[in-house]
Amino acid sequence: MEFAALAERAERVAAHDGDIETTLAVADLLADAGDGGANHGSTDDLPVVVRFLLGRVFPAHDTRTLDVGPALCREAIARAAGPNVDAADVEDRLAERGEIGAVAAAYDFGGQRGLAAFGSGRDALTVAALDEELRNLAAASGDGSESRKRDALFGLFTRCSPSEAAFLARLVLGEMRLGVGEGTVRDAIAEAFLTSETAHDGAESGDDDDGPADGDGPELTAPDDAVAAVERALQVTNDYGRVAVRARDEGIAGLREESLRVGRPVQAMLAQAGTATDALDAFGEVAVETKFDGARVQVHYAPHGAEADDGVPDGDAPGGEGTALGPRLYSRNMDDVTDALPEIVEFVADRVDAPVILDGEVVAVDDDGDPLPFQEVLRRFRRKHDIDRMREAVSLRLHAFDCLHADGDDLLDEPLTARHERLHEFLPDAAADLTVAADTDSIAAEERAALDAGHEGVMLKNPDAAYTPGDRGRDWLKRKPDVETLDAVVVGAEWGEGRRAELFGTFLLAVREGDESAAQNAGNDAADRDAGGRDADDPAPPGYATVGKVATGITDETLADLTERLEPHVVDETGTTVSFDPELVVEVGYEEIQTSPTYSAGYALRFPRFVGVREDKGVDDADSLARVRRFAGDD
DNA sequence: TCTGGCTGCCC
DNA sequence: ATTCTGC
DNA sequence: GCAGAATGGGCAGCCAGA
Repeated sequence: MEFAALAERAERVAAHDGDIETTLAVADLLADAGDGGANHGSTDDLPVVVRFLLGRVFPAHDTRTLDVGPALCREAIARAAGPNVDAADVEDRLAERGEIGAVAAAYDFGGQRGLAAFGSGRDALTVAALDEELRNLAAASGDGSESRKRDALFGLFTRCSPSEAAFLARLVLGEMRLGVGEGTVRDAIAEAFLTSETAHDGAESGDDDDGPADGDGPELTAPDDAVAAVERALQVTNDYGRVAVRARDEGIAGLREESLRVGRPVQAMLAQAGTATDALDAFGEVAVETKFDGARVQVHYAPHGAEADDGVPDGDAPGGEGTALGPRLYSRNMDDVTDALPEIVEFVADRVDAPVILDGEVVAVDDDGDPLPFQEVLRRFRRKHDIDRMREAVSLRLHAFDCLHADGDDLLDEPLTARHERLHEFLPDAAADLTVAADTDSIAAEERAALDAGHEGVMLKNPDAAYTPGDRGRDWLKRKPDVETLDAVVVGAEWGEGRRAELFGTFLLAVREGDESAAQNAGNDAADRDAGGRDADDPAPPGYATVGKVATGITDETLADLTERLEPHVVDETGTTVSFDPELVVEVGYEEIQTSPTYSAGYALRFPRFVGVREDKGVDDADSLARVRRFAGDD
């Protein structure tokens, strides 16, 4: 498949509104991409197209990364755009247009305009060639690798038509902005390959109660069990490309051969926010657990070799007897984090004596076993160097709360209470307490106990619910204390992207500093010597200390209003960043105040969200650094 | 050899 | 992570 | 209610350049 064709079809997909139309357009595209390989006898483009649509070059479980971010991308675009363009020009345009793809498309790269779009350009890119180039790029490391990446990306942009350039820029940054996410692709795979017309396996249970056909619009025709088969295969493989191919080539039956395997991480089950009342109303009885402030881990362990997956033939393993596998630990996004957490590995290996897949949370604890701030976990979690030294400095502990596989039994479809019993059977030392409660008072008591012990809150789970990987459903609710609030002064902003292209997307916040103590902010030659008038190190005006930014919690309407109100107060503008004279006070909600190496206050808000403008407050009434310090518990 | 910028990935 | 928005 | 988009702070790893 020509890359130009993919880029143009993607544009058309993005133009659709309506889930069904979008899904159908994606399904068409997948069907065509799947054809290409057969017809042209070339490589199979389907898995690549699927991943590209989701803004990925590698599947989620793959450890490889491009290591190309906005900065490198801007430089490559600037070089491809010619000698008169530099990265700063690109950034200025980004501030205007608000989206890197549009910026890339607006430049004229090497006079390829139009040619490649019709596939007649001599060195027109194919999807397969682009994929390979990007894989090569990802493999670069060591001295000079950064400039080799820049060169490679520059070369690619040089060969791009406008729509290709837009696609490429978004792809390397992983932000396709097509309105196509995992759910859409899942439905589209079923629609493309598993409808009654397209399905390969005739043995399909024909539930065609699906076609009422009373609407006048287009409809999806894939049967529910086809969508379910795609979904389950995705949950256990985490590879959209592989699942698409399997759906096309082997149909529903092929998808159903994909199942749990010890050593292959599963998507984590996620939770929504909710209250005790929500939980009681929905579940009747509620399973209450502590919500730990740590990092999610999935433990895979096959001490003597895993059993063959129950009855399902494993295509590529001959004997059925799996090989032994030492404990492996995976993060929520299925990164392998085993090496960073040796004490967890030892802990599991010492106690478990059967193949298992466990779900849990790793937390940092002090000498008394009390929980430490999340930042301490971060110092350990993905570390590669000085692991032994840091092991001395920060102790980690595993709290396991679920069991997906135990000694040959897949437990995904078992109720939570049954899974928890198996968990307890295999790892009693680390199994998190699970209390069943039937009224708000006992839930409140659990919550108080968890908070008093220094934890984040409680999880409220449906005791009868299955484990649904990747699902952020209503069977697991998380309950945290109500947000605290700070009245901060807006001292800066950044122009937004995408749908916020014309608006400020982020606001820089500060508190009053001075009077009491100005230990932090020493001399700062306001003028510095930079003719451009840039701020020096600290973007806060005299008398203020920055404490973070807010960007969420703002409706589009309020955002437009804020932009209008603040724009006249801009005193400095650099790229996408502006600063203001202190003028406006906003109320900002947050979860916690944490120490910060980034902001001049020395503190920052965790999970900041906009609550409202304090019309009643002038800047002199805004909260002070002393108050922040008090709230942080650092008196 | 140190530091700063960038990137990816935890929440 | 949180939040808003369109379907 | 869901999926998608647009955004937050902080840490380690890695590379480039002083």
